[in-house]
Amino acid sequence: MERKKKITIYDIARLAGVTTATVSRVMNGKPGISAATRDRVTAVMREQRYFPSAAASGLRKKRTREIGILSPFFIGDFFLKIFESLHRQLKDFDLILYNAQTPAHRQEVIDRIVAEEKLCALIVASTPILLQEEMTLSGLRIPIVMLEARHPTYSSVDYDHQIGAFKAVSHLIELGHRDIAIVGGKPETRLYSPIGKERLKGYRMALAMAGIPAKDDYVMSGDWTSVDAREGARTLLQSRKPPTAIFATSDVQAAGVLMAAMEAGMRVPQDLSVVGYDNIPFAEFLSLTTMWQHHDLLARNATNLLLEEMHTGIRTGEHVILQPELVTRASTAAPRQARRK
Amino acid sequence: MERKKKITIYDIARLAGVTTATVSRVMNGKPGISAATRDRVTAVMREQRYFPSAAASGLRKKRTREIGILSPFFIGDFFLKIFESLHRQLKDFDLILYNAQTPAHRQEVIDRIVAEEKLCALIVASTPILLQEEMTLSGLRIPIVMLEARHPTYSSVDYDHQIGAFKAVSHLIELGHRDIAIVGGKPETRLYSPIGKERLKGYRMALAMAGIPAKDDYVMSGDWTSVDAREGARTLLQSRKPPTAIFATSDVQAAGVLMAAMEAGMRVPQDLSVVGYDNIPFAEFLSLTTMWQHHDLLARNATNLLLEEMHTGIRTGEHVILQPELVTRASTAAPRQARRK
DNA sequence: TAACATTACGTAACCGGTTGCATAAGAATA
DNA sequence: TATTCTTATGCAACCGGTTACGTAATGTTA
Repeated sequence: MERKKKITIYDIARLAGVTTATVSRVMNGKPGISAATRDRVTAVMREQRYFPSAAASGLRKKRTREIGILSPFFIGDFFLKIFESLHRQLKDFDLILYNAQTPAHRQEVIDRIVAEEKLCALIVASTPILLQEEMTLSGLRIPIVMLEARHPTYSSVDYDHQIGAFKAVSHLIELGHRDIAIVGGKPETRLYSPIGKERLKGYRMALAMAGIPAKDDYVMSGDWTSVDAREGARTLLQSRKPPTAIFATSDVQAAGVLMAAMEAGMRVPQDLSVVGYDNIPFAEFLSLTTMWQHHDLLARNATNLLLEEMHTGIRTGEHVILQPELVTRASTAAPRQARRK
Repeated sequence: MERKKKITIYDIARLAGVTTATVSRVMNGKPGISAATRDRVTAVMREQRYFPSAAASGLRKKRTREIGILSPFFIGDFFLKIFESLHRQLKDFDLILYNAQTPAHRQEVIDRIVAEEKLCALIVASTPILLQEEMTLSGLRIPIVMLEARHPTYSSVDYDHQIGAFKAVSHLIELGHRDIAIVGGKPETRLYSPIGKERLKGYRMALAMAGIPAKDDYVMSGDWTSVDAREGARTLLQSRKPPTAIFATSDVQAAGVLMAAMEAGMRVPQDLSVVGYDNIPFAEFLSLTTMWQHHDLLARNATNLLLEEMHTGIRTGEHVILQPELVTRASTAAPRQARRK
């Protein structure tokens, strides 16, 4: 199995009857090249299956074609969509993953990213950037876009969790529910993100706008797990005045609520309406009404912001807030008493 | 905010009173350097916070510190575990993602990987390598490890799906079931992998070993979705002689089976036992007995194989086959007639 | 002590593109 | 037709490490 010799720009130049300078200009779309030469060179490149050495061009241009993605996790639909979208729109770039689950680890990773100077752009997903880290990053003059997070100076794309929760709870109110509880999550158990707080705010806002007095007994808070949610829902359903509807701040928690309802012999949606959040694949299986966050849209927005900043070289600091949409399934219906009227 | 000028090997050499050759030797741990010089150089490097240019050294050495991961998807527990493990054990390397969902796309990506010569190792996950692609890859002299797939010449780590299915079905047989059906998946709908076929083999093997005649009516096959599985299970449960237990070739399908059981008014596990496969997070929620594949172990094995090949430079072609384990939950029990005895 | 081996480090070519400057050919203008 | 301006391309230095080869200094052996 013979080893093919690496094809270099010299080979292309020779075969096309030009110098390497011309080949380079063709590759980089520089002006001052005749159409004939351009075609000839591109033909030879394609024919020889030539790919320029990233190391060589990076060395000279002091600019690579690698985009970093810093995130505390790489899992689930969110990441997949982001990755696919980036991949589709940034075909010429390689994506390097940086993982940091703790703040200390994050600082370390950022230090390294800055020192190596190998990235031409950075995407920070689902994690905040602290002032200290911003100072470090400012040494690097590359575009930075944040996903599922916000930052005063960097561009970002995020969801509106408050409005999302507002929509979810308003849906229940429109169906006629007035005794609506929330099974929420403590921020500590979801990477210290403000998501839980925002969704709780949306819940309160919806009640307030409908003139429904908030009841503290109706606010449960635990881990973002189905086990904790089940526990919370059990407490709610066994109370003296059980709610007719429960808003869970995630589908995983909603699953726990459904379990608790089953346990308590309550049918969904006849005896209890349940709304989730996230629209995970299993939500469809559970026939769960839930909030859908358009990850594709987020990814597209993010890549657009990134491309723009990479082109212009100017940090726009633009913030895009996306609105979640309600997906109505069979877990919500009008409450008994409303139907009786 | 002033931009610090990039510190190069020349600066370090000057400050340490040596030439760049010596600095380079120190960095690469080459022999023939006195302890005094070595200490002086390392001190200067640390003091100046010097990080060598990856582009320059990569260009000269034709060898980078980047490991590629080629996979048709980046989602779920499997990928997360792989990534975490790699990240932990290969701290000095950057991980670059390559995505290829179709064979044509895969060929294109491989072409590029080979031509760019930027990787020092490649991990191929959940997708086969065809002969044509192997030819291309052979131009690249780097370690290659396959995950969730097998290959004659490259090292690999894979699960034993046949034994896994065998264990799952044997569990049902041990409980006393004899009328055991399978809700399987067509290979076309799971990236053409042989997983479905292997699991079906394991099902047949378990029946054969127990002396239970196989019934064609008990073999359902559809997409790897809960919708199709539900359809299949419905057919099984409405048949003249419905099974007392169903083995689903994935947890997603098992969820569909559970739905069908609920629909048919059958209780699980009293009227029907169900076993899944994969142990996805929702399996616990569903109290589903299922097969657990130890992704952590797979990841550790893979990184070890990779590190070994990177150290020795020899392609070992070692194949590690991991055995799935049964996780017993509340979806399986002895059948009615067996309990009556 | 001369001859040879070893150690420690310098010299300079090299990796493969990129780009400022030079230049030749053709077009436009005088 | 002579001169100036474009346009298309060549020339060669350069990016920042790496390494084969050369050499001076020191150690070893006959």
